[in-house]
Amino acid sequence: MIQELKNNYGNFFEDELLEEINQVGTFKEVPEGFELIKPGSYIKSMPLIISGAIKILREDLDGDELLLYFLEQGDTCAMTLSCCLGHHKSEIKAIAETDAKLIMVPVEKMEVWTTKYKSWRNFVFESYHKRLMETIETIDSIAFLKMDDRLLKYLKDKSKVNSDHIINNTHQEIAYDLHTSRVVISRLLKKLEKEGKVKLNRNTIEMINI
Amino acid sequence: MIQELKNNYGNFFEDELLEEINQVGTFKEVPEGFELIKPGSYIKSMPLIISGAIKILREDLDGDELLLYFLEQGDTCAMTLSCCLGHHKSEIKAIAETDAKLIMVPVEKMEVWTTKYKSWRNFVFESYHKRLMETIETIDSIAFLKMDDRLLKYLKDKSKVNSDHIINNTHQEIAYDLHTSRVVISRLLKKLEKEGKVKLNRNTIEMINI
DNA sequence: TCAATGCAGTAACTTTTGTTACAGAACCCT
DNA sequence: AGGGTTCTGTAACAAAAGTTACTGCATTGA
Repeated sequence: MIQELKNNYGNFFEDELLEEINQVGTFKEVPEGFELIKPGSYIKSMPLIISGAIKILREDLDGDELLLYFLEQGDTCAMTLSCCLGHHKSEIKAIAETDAKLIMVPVEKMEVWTTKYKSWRNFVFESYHKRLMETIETIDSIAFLKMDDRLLKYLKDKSKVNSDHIINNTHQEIAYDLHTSRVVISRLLKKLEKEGKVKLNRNTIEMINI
Repeated sequence: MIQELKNNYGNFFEDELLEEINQVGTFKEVPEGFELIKPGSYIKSMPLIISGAIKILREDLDGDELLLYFLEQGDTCAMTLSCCLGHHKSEIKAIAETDAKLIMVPVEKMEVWTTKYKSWRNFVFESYHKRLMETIETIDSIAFLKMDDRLLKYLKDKSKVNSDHIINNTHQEIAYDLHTSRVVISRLLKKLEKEGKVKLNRNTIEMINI
């Protein structure tokens, strides 16, 4: 594990901290679709992402969902930080977008490291900042964009985190993430296809010269 | 100033830290409507709110606005934290919602205190958490509520931060905060009035048994 | 006092988004 | 191969939100 740690977090954390993470952290490999965090649950460990991508969703009382953002290599979940440090319940849902490798760090260590390591503090602050920015970017999309542009942005983001210009999803799955209906997505995708921006096939959407 | 500090932050910060804040901080009193932060500007000090309320807005490229949340006594601006610690530009706009009293703390101290005082670290983490939660609550409103419920929620929040069941705003001003048009707000307010939830007059909206 | 301005009410219309319903194509399984 | 299932396309309609245009009332200030 130490090698993967060094590769991904080596120029961020001191050797001593890397060593500590190696001691107390547990390596975890999850398949695409794995539910890492359920809303309402308490969280006892914090994930450092080594590879793959995690999608973070908000869920309302009726079970309606909305994608907040994706986490990638080098990221951690700010919500987990909040929850751990503040001992709150999770307010979000986390699903592996792709197969992913993580290192799970137990809660207790986090506060100790915050005191002990400057690099850890900076990492935590930087994470908060990034997540706050992404959340605000999500607000921008919902508030200022129409559904067609939101969809296009979604497809681009998705294509990026998967490093693949072909997106393997049904229209229904996309509709869930954007909190709209399948018919709306089909309609808008068809429009994008007519504009030459995507090519549609069953279960796949091919991005053209994005 | 030390007295106001103790009253508002006394059971949060140690005496030593309160003393330091007293040394380096500057007291600031601003009138309603005062623009504290412009989007795109660099920020050199961080506000601790003593009294009054501040509204935090997102502004897009076309100058369209959207209210993110209100800050009150005991709060600080997470965006400022981010900006100061990460040396980024401001991504938001801050306007005094009411007359307000603040203590401005210079950026340089923040990082030092983060190392030196546990209570400061906790304050900063707690602020991030609260702001992230409020931002997500805003997403809930925009994504899951229709405009009539968003409006009602807005009026309730506004009534709360102003400690007044009478809201002194024009329909146009409300429309800006919710990023919609004046006509839409007038229409929905009229509906709320017919439902007996508000009473309308020129420049004022009276909340009824909220 | 009266003209100018700002604010609110409302009608008529458009656009966008959401809903319901159904049909045909692709896929899966035995 | 054939029956069931899932996915997509599309039409027709409904609801929500945005736009334009005009009205009259309140307030301001010359």
